[in-house]
Amino acid sequence: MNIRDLEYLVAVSETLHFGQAAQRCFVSQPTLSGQIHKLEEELGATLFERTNRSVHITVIGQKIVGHARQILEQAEVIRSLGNTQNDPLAGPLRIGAIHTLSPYLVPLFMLELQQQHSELSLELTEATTDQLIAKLRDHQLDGALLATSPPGEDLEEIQLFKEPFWLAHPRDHHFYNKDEVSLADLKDEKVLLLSEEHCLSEQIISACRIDSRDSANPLPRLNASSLETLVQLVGMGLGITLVPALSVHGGRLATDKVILREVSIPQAVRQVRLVYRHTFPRQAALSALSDIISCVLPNTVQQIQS
Amino acid sequence: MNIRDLEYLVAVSETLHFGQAAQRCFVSQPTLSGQIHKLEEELGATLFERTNRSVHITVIGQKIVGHARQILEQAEVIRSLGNTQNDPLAGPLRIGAIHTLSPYLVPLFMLELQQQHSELSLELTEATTDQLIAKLRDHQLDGALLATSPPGEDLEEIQLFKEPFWLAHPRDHHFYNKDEVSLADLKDEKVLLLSEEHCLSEQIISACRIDSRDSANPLPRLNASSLETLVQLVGMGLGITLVPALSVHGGRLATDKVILREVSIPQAVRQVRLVYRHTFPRQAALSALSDIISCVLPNTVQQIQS
DNA sequence: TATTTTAATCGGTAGATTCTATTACTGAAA
DNA sequence: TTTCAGTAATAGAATCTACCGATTAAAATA
Repeated sequence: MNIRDLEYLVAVSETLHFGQAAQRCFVSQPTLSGQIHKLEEELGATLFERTNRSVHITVIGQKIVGHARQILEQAEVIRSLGNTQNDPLAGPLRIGAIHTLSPYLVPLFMLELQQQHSELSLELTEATTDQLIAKLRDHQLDGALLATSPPGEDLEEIQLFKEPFWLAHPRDHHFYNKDEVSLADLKDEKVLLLSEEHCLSEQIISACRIDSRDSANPLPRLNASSLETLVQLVGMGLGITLVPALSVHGGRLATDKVILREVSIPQAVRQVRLVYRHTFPRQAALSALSDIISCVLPNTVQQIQS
Repeated sequence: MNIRDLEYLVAVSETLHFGQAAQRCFVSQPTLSGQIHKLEEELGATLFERTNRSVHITVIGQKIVGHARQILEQAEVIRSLGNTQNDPLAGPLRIGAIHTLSPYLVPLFMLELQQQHSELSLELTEATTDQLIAKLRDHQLDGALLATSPPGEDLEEIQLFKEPFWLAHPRDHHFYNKDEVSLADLKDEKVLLLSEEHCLSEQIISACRIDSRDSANPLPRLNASSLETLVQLVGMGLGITLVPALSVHGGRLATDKVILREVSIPQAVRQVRLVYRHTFPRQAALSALSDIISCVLPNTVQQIQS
């Protein structure tokens, strides 16, 4: 039994004429005749009672036609699902982002994404890099906004932008009087960091080291899981810290007691990218997402030229 | 798109393993792999996201699987309709019978038929021979109980039995004193007949004629459409008549004023048969019907030896 | 009787399906 | 590190299927 055969069956049942049915199905009359015969033999039932001059459908044939119609209908649905909804820009897209990026980057592109691709429904997850990569591999996520290079050959990435770190120090700190702060100036400062599951911490550590043997003086880790908390601590005079540029842009970190400013440290920067499985079939959706992100970025970050 | 391909699709979606799915479908793994590929190409959509080690279904794949399941379900229904309900002894069977036969024959076999073939539901029609033949040819009927030979090559018949005509005369008629009534005795009698659309009339006419040139004395036609009425008229002394044996058997014609008796006229008999289109596919049902009729016949009619 | 109409049949071909054998790759074990 | 087992993809060959054109058979029509 074939879907095509069922089309023949339905066509004959409607025309009661093999020649016309064949025309409707764009095959020759002998083909259709033969296929109906084959179908009857396979089912072990006579579907049409026919002479050389007339065709009538049998009771059982009529019943089968009913089910055949349902099959043809479903097949049509499948084909249209394949042809139209095959649009990679339609349907749910599950994206994750690290904690130090999500609250500052997502609001920038969310509105624009909805407007440009209303069929695409973003499902957001916020977690650490390790968790996001695990979810990616487990197909719980389709893409992840990370600041570290994806491990393994199964993951690929789209480079999005370079995000410099900005300096956060108390208003009454002696940096207040310096026009520029360089790497050397940080040498004797107490730099506060997020807890260690945050990749931001490692990135700041490597950015602040002049050379790799400079690990004698470990920076103090905090259990603060958000930059907001960290900056509050800076405001209380517990030390200084570095925060990603986008977090400053939103204005959410601003307090009276803390100065947020650029620094003259070239390596104080992180690379933000969109990571995905190389087998993910809807990469067009990810491209669209990265395009929109590029468009909405403020100039406090460095665009990747494309 | 093929029903078989959809089976493959559903199997892979459930096992998430090409090898196991292939086993379940009784094909080799490369076959299944290739067909899934073909299906994906035809639909223009990736159904499974797979590496050498793992298989995951895509969002659109999941949707399509839902419709595919419905198709497989319907296909299964069609197959079972073909295999089980293909039983010719199941389903509606549309049978017609002439007026002078239906009320006396049908009650004899109806109960037995229901008991032996409970799946067979008889739909009865009562009409004249011409009407029944027209309905047969128009596929409004599957079989007809007639007393005349079917015209044309498209119709075939199963001989059922020979039904003698019985004599009906008034109780105070001079036949009452005769032990036997023969053809010659009818010569001067007034024989009442049903209206001309009833084949019984012609049969009685030809039975009562000694030779074909005896048409000078036409028998009186009545508009009575039932034997009951006719016999009432006999009871009123308007004449005599001949009625088929089965109509006597039921006792429905019996009145005080009328004698119903056999006659010694060999040709006063009609052949009853079941007529059907030679293309009708459920002839087994008709055979079953004729078998049952044979079993329930009273000995007032002459069985066809089978 | 000749013509037209219609479904069935026949022989041949292109394409689809399936198989076996093999490859390429991965993760685990030695 | 090498080896082994497991998995999906690929290649090539054999077989099966769907299809067509030409023809046939039978019936209706002129």
